[in-house]
Amino acid sequence: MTQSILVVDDDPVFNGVLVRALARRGYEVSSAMDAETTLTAANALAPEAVVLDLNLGSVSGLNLIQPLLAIAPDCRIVVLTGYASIATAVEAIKLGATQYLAKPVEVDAIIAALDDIPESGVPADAPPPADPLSVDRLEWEHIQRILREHDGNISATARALKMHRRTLQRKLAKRPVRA
Amino acid sequence: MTQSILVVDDDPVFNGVLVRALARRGYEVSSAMDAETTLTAANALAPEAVVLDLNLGSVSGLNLIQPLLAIAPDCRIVVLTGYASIATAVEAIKLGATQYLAKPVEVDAIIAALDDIPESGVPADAPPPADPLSVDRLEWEHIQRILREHDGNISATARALKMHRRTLQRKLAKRPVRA
DNA sequence: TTTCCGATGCGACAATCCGTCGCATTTTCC
DNA sequence: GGAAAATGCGACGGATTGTCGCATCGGAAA
Repeated sequence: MTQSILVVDDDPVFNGVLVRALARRGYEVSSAMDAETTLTAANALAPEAVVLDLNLGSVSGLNLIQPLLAIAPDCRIVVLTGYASIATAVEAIKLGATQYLAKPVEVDAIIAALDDIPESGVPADAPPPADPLSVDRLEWEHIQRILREHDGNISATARALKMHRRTLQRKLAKRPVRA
Repeated sequence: MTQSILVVDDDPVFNGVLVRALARRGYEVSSAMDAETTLTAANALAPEAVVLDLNLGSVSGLNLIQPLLAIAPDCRIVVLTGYASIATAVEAIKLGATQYLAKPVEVDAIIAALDDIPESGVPADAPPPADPLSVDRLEWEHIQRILREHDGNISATARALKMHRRTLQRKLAKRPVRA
């Protein structure tokens, strides 16, 4: 079991939630919200694992992978991003990340990725997370995050999600699916 | 410039088009349409590069990556798939593929991937996307990740996602939304 | 080897949802 | 103050979903 984890995300709310969830499960957790603090913390703590967001202000989290591995070569880096793409996933893994996950993702999946040390890429005997997000819940969380990033602007959110504004309004009018 | 390329795709039309396009550009091209032929050809030809489809009947192209690299360790493998997902991209790169591209893709992009030999891994090629994933795309990625965690078991995946098995089958049968 | 269980594929149907349209109102920004 | 954008929402045709049910297949257990 991994002991020390550094969580890197510029969203303080997300950072806090994830740090608490990991601490609750017995991990030593620290956090950073920008590139400079990340490398300072890595130098000081030599974490065994890093949960790394890609959108860190003007700096891409991709640019932190190799410096982090230079500091702690055995460090497992799990990239976690709200702006996922196959291209950046390929790049991240080539640069040395262990795993790449798109937000929103359940904490158990993050932990599974952190603890995973597969030789072949397929986790040996690792059971799947007991309770992945349902598709409805996934959609709700995703919509809420993008809506927040657009300051509650429904039209802009619908455009960003490539969804019709009417459809988004209908979805928002519903009570969210219980987790 | 790479000289010998093995194209692996079970679609004869696609195979023919790509083989001719690569031959026209001066490459020595051979092709295979199933797993067994692929390994036989690789043993005989020791290609410098392989363009590898993932959907090869009942065998996943992912399962060919390591056998191919065992035969030709310096071989560059570019994975092409019409059912691209982050989960399979991550797995392909971890297994040793050089690049992973979603169909439809232009021949020039395939060639660029085949010839690409990055030394430093500077991630200038893959900036993070400006837009978040659409809801449809996010759903596809989530389904693919959970499906892999359940070893391709559709019934178990449907239960985990709290979705009807019939619905999941319909979603899996569709080509995913372009990223 | 046989049996049983779970997985799988898929058509059909009713219910639900989505994309679209359009109009009126409200809010924001210049 | 005015223009532009955002917002709310009903209605309609088409698409999708949940459900049902049946047949087939593969693997595990007896």
